Amino acid sequence: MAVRPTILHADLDAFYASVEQLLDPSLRGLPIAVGGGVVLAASYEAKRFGVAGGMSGHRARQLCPSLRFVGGHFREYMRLGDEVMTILGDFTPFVQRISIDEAFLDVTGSLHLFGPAEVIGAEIRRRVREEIGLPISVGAASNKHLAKIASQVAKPDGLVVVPPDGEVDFLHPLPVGLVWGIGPVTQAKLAERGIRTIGELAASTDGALRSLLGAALGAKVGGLARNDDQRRVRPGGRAGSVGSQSAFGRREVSEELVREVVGGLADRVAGRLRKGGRAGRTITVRVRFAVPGAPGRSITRSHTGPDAVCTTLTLAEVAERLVWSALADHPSERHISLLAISVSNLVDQPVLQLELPVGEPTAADETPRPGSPAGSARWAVDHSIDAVRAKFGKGAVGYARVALGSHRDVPDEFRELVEKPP
DNA sequence: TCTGGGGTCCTAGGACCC
DNA sequence: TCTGGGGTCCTAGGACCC
Repeated sequence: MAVRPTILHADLDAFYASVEQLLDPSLRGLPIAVGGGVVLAASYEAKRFGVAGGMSGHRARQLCPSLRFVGGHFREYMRLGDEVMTILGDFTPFVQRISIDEAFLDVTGSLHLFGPAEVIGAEIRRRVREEIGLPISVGAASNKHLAKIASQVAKPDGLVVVPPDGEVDFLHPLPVGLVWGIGPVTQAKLAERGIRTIGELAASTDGALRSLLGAALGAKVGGLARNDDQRRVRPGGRAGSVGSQSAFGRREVSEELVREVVGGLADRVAGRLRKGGRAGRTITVRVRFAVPGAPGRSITRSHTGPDAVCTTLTLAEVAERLVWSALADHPSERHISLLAISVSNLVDQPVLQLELPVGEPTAADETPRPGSPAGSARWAVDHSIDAVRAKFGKGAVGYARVALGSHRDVPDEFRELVEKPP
């Protein structure tokens, strides 16, 4: 029989808020929130008032009148998150970072060096606290699901090790919402069936339940119940898509609006693609309709082409076309509140490959292919702009069609706050 | 009062190929 | 030939996570 794995999930507590309190000691012990219009993160002092991430700033102030809002030091979040990951790497090479502030570790092979999971978990927490100054919670179990649940139970600032012979006892009384993938919608549906705990879910033989959860989630819950989750900790891994969105309140659809917003989004997305040496074949746009007093319905349109795209103009052209086709399908909708662009089906696109004009112009498609002379020209323009921006800043230069300034209400640091490993 | 932005994964239907 | 089944790719929508 194979060795039973030992998996840790390490998760920084109230990360952004904790960093703010670390940087500014006068904030320690106070209810604070990072963000403004929306709470990105709340300190534990604020959470005690009911303030939660994702909440509107207005609502948060109602719950906690003494709440202090602080600006986000996003570079610091990145830096400190990286430093924590470095510490984790001291315990095993098998570290899978899943966001800026959390990671899985497979320490199965490290036990003989550092001791059992309790000891490794405690040592991680001690080092992160002493060397960086941040609280971190750790869960340990024989698989990723269970370790993640354990770290949630351990919060705030705790350590929970699920013993191999105590997994079912640990799991069954917990609320179903702790299962990764069961959110508010599914939770409400389960509650209608009288299912509130993981134990109740595992015991349920309701056939309709499986279809409610979907095959994948059903299998996951089944695996959780039998405790035979097979997912491995896999280090590395790059994002599978790159996207950007812009919410601008209720606006009437116009050519100017679409051109400006799509242009800005395409500029940002294409720039990030090029920076990462990547390009993508599938371009997806999302349009959210604005309905006063109700959550706006959103629709998507996508296009997959033969070639991977990373030039600003090509991305903007395709995206604009998709937005108009989405709008054409809903002629009664005259107001929108959000536009988004995403590029997926990504491939690595070394710069050299694009610099060489190898293809011939395509007659069938108006959009130049990347390797064609026209495509190369577009890439050369982008490359120049990237270079100028790298030297003089993002506002230094841009396409005439891209409205600089009109969508700068949110700082670039905020935009670039990607909750993914770099 | 549906609040921001960047992501992942799943499902279902249709096209197409063998 | 319309008949079966399987696989892959694409598209659209939705739930979820941080």
